[in-house]
Amino acid sequence: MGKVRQADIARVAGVSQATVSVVLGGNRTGVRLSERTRLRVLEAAERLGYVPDPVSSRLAATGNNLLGVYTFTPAFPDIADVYYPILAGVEAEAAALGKDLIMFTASSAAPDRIRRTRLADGCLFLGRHVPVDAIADLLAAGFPIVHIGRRTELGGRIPHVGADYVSASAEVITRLARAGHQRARYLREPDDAPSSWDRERGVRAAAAEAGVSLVVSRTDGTDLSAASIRGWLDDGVTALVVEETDTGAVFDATWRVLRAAGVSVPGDVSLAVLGRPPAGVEGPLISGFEVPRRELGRAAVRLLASLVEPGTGEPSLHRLLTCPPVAGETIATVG
Amino acid sequence: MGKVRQADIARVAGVSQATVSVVLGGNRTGVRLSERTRLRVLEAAERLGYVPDPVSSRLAATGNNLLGVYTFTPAFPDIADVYYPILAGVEAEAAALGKDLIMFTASSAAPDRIRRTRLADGCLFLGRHVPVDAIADLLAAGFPIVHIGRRTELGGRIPHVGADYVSASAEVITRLARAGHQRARYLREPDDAPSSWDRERGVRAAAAEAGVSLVVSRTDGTDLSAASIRGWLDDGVTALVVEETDTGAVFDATWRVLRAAGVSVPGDVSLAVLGRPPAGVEGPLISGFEVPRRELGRAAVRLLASLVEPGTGEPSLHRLLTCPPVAGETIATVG
DNA sequence: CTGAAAGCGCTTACAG
DNA sequence: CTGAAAGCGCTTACAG
Repeated sequence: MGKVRQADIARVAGVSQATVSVVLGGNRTGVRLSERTRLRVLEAAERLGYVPDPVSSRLAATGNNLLGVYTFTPAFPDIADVYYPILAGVEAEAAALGKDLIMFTASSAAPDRIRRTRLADGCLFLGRHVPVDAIADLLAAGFPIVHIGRRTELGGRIPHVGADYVSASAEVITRLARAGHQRARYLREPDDAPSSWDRERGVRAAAAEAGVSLVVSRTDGTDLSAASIRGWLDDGVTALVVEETDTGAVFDATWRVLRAAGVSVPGDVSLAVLGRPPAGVEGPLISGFEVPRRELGRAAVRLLASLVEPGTGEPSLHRLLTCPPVAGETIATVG
Repeated sequence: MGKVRQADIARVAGVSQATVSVVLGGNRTGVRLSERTRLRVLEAAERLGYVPDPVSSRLAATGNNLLGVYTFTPAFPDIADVYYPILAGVEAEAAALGKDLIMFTASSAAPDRIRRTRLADGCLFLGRHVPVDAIADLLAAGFPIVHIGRRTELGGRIPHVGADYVSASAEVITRLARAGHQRARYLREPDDAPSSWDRERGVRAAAAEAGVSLVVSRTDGTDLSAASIRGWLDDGVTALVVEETDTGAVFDATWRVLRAAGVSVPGDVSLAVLGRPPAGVEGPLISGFEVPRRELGRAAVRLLASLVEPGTGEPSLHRLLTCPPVAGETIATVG
């Protein structure tokens, strides 16, 4: 059972290898072929048990129908809640487009290994922070890339599909204001990522607009204590708003401290999370908004595909998806 | 900005393309090279951001450091509980070995698209059922493959890393027997997959050995009713054993019917699941066993890697991992 | 209507 | 020590 090549078929059918290629390729170029030749080739191929070599066809054709996925943080291990739905969307859309996926593994995170992404026709990037220099190189080389999540680096030149955290966060504050809240505390992650800034921007703007007095504190959760929360409440704070991020650490800490301190939600204080509360939290459904992660994945693949195969017009290089509000049960009416 | 080829490096470094290939390939043929040339080539490659084309190197017959992952069922969408940990293990081990992953998407499931797996150096297969003919072709062509999950097809010639369901299932029955159970009902999925047969085999063997009277029924869950369960109990059945599969449908149905019928577990009947009960079930921790899915993924990658790069001796082509028992709270002592 | 040629980017003999 | 050539199996212009 040696490998059967087009050349073998050609010999048997008494035609050239190129003709075999044309026949087996379904004659996409519309070459004129005699039916007799066609059948002879087909029959020989069948008889010899021909199987096209995908590697060769790929080399000869252009593009490889491969889309890369590069995660700065290991894709699977821990932060499943956040990445899983995105990857599910990526896979679904890639499948729909007939593309396969190359997942660049965590070890490829070495600075120079990012270049390996070029082995695909284009690449999706994903993570809270982005290796700016490497991305700049790729961009400069005209390599199609799309970041999942809004990026402001490089003067906003990084194509991306993100969530509209500004509007969604603003809406949460507006909701609180409508429920009568006048003083709120916003807890955000200490590090700087566009997704954090966007939320803060939305929160501040809406607070100003609605006349809500709002203090922002940066925390990784570890410094939260029953005392600090009690202090806020004594100051007249009636609502806590917490950023949701990859690890969910800040929300988890907040929730734990509230429980431990015996502060009832939303009895003693209202609570909202800017995003979706981590799964596995027992208790009321936390008010906030939904991040359309699956759709984020799908949209990113579509954008990347259109970048890879420029066809119908120029796609918008920056897209923000709406985050639907989640009413939840943790915003009480006050006043 | 286009792709950087060896020819480009050659031009810059002032050598031939072939020399570039030799240098970048680590000079595996032991050609004599001047250090100066070597450095010039390396430096030019670095400067131009060269990335080898996996398709070409593949055609020219060397590896590309890519391992394929082919799932018969869409990998991400629904049955997350089952596939996610496996994929996490696959990714972790691939990363450790410095390999990237090609995920062949669901759409590649078209009969001929499975051949596309040959783009990678080798491929992992995953799913309840396997496209036997395509696998046979791959095997015959000497293409390295490893199936995650035991496979009996093709005379057992498919290399695999699976879970030892036979022993683990037998152990559950033995546990029930020790707790005094004499009559049990085993509910298994209607379709035939090695993982189902293995469980049934273990169950039957252990039941015979321990003198437990056991009836096996095939069900997809939809035909379970309070009446049927009551009937079994009236017949003297004191334990229900349920197969765990991808969807968890049978277990879910069983649990629902038990609840609806007001049958208390383990008060009225003991319950065990051959595998891990689906997450999200409220109530007692179900007795059963753990499937080491993450380790399954890791071990499969290791085996595949050793097949791709035959080096230190012949690896065992079939490996079964032990499934640790989960005591749980749903097996009561009777009699 | 069909064949011969060039080329995809690489590796590996084989000449110098 | 290094370059030129052949070839992996295919597709796609381009000649007849």
